[in-house]
Amino acid sequence: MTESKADTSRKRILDAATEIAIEQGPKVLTLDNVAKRCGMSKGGVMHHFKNKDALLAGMVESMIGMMKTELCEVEKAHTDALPVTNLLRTRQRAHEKLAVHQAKILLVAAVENPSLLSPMLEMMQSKREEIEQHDAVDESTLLWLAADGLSFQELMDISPFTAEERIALRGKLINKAIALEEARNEHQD
Amino acid sequence: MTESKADTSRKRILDAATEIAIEQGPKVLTLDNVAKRCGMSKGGVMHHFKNKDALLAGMVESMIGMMKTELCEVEKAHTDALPVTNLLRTRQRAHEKLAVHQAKILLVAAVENPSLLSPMLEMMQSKREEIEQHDAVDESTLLWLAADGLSFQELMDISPFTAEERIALRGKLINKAIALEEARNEHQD
DNA sequence: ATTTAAAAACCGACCAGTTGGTTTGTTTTG
DNA sequence: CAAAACAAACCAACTGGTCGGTTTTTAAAT
Repeated sequence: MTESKADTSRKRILDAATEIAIEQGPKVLTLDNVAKRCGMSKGGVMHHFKNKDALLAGMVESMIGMMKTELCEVEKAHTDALPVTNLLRTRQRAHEKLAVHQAKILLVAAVENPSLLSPMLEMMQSKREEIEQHDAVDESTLLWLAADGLSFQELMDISPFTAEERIALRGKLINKAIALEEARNEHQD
Repeated sequence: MTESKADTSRKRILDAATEIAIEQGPKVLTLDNVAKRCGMSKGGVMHHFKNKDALLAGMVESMIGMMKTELCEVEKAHTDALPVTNLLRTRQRAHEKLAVHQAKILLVAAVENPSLLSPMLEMMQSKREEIEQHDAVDESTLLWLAADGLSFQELMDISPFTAEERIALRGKLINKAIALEEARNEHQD
């Protein structure tokens, strides 16, 4: 009862659009195709999103929401980890190729209208501040950038590493981050 | 005399297309706009490139050519550096924002037809092999990924760092790479 | 050097298909 | 019944690509 019909329809549309974005890319992400995919007419879609930009904005927002949720869960399990460690852990979850999916949504949004990414920019900035309030700023930044580099290569399909190797690489990044934490603890003792 | 008319026209078209790709993105990169930009008709453009994919392929090829040229120059100046060091140096050149320009071309190609990036994939793979034939493979890989992460953030306009900070960060990456070389030399002595 | 003919370079109108978006009308729901 | 939720036909703008024709280069023949 807490969920109105409008809400479920909105979600259906967003899910369909996100699936298309991930599986088929920006060229296929048209209003007609979104409508088709969620068993609706274009008119129906446009009733919930006044134009394509609004739809894209919704996709970006929902993706960021998922990222934050995921991050909260990880932080609950690792309360005194460095920010970068938990960020990296977020991207390691294998059950969903989260990192690349995120990047693909950023891609379609950037193609359509770069200003749609401003919420993502804000998130990046606050992440940076969080990282800079802790130890090992330079090393954390390096690991963060490397994780993004991995996603970038994967997004563009130009990665010289196999899927398994990329998972292993992400693991190495996490280990490096954990090593930073241990170094900090030793220093404090 | 060494340059035929066909060659200069081809180059004019490629330059115009590349400028549009960099400055205005995939949505504006249409055959008509390319023709307009280089003072030609669409028919003229299509005489040199049988379709849009061929044009994009030409852009990717020419970009890779520039990368290789740039890399050769750097390697001439730093003959016994680690591969990753020279790769990073390539991206630091301030006179042109080379790294992001490259990424933008990858972007438009990926949007149009992902398979156009296969030459880039080959380059990445050979780069990997080159790196793995030297010392400090893990650290080199980390630096490489970080450099790509920097480009990615800049490409998407979601970087939490200012342009100056990014330049400084690239400098730090280079310094880290040089440190790897010094560590290797000490080890050899 | 002049003529000439063919090949290369280029133009611009045209086409069919697609796009985001509008409008008008119908069903569903509270 | 009224408002929200949808459907479907429609539209103007634009897209990549085609095609017949025109200009310009090139190079061989005179």
